[in-house]
Amino acid sequence: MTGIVQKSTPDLGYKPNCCSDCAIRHRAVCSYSTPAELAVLEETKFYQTFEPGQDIVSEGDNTKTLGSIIDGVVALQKTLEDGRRQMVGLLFPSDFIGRPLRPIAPYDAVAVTRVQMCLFHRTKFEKMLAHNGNLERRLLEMTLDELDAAREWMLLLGRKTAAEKLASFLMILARRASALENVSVANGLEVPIPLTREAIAEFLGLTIETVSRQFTGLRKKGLIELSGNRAAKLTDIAALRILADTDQDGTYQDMTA
Amino acid sequence: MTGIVQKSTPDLGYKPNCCSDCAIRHRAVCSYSTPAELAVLEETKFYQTFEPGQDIVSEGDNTKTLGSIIDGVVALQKTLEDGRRQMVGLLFPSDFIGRPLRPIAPYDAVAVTRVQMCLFHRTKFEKMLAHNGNLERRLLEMTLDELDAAREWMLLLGRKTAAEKLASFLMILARRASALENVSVANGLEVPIPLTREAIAEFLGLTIETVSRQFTGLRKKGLIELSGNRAAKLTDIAALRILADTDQDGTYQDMTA
DNA sequence: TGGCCACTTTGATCCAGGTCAAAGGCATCA
DNA sequence: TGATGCCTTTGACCTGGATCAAAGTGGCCA
Repeated sequence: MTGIVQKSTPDLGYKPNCCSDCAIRHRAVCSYSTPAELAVLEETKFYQTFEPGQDIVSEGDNTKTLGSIIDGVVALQKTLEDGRRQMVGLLFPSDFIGRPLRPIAPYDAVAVTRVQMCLFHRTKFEKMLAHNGNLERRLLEMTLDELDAAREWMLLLGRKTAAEKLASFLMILARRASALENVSVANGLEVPIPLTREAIAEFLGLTIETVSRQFTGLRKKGLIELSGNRAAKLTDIAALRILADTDQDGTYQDMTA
Repeated sequence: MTGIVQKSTPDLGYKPNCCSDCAIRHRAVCSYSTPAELAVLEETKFYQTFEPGQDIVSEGDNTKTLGSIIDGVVALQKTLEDGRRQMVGLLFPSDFIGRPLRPIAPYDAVAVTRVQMCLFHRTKFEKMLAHNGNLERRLLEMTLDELDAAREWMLLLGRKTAAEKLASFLMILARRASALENVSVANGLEVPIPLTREAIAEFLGLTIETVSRQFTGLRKKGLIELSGNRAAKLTDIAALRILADTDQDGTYQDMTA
């Protein structure tokens, strides 16, 4: 539908029923909720799976649901009249999709991989927000993180060169991958790339050809090794970090929050 | 200090003492607060004035205060090692500056005009947030608005041409100006431009020369008339709107929230 | 009133990244 | 195992906006 999706993805085989078993329990919007509050959420939540390429919401939609990503990757993107498109958010498990308090979606949300969502009906969720300080507090925290990430991204879009953009992108993935495996970002780190070249281009505000050229550029300079085009091994993290010029000292979130 | 400020600005001559008299009372973070809650805020708030060019916070600062803009314009900006700079937020009266729950500032906040702030000590404010659902709710709402604005801005930075960027910028100012005066955006609207060419360039991810050329371009095409370089009269709103391609139908906020 | 200084405009040239075109790679399926 | 189709890479060329340089413009102060 949008061309940014991967061809195929393995089945998740994951169907939590109970919030306390949930893989994203400790990071999602519900992570501050007490057992009593969880019980209320549990009653109203429902699961839905989206195939790669499927729209989760479309720009202009009057959205009736919102919720958390349990598994998979979701891209938020905005489109100009003539088709130029820019990705404005890249969301991973535990991230929240939807805009409480305003039903009209200002962007498309598209499943990049197969995606499983934990959803709520908008009206019910808004009611819960109003009565549940822990839910609201966590949502505020997550929104502030996303705003910081968006601003980091704006610096990239406005001022970085193509090579710097790609290096920044790889560092973001690296930080994410190392966090998941609980290892530090070090030379030799193998980083899975969950996006096609087209999606990367839409992420970075470039064309697909430029992205491709920059990949080979980094490879020829010895900063990375490519394993197929769904993964990269980072062989010179120090150089990548300098290129990316992420003043990323760990004090704040990476661009994908 | 940063070169984006105006040379001089008139004195405000505005010093509210009591929250109920405050010019931003109905839109700021405190706008949902009850009289009893206001009384608590009133006790802890204090005012501070910043001169044009003065840093309100600097990237990396361990900020001890946060608060609302009562009067003036503030730019948030991020800087790369080699000095390239991108504006990532443009804030007006009633907007909130500061990141609750994380003291390290991820960007500079610079007074563009003379600015009057209503400030709180961070620790006190965070305590109030935790006990005051109305304060928290309004802050969440404002943060969601800013996030939407940031994403609109990302589309501009990533995909629009220089002419489109400037047209978008003018439409933003136009919407703001017309809202203030409570008139509709119509041909002939006189729009004050509170930023220097350099600040506009940092806003749009361009250079100052390109901004200047685009201004004369729009003028020669008859879309605007320039009155000095602190104001523009929009003579062909329809054309500007098409150029800007803001799918701005009033359903959601403009880029500066 | 004139000189200074900061901001802005304009001109000439350059180059990073876009565009257009063609040729790999690689998975799927008959 | 060969055909199909999608994704990716590479090449040749072009152009929008950056860069470098110089000439306006206007406010402020002596």
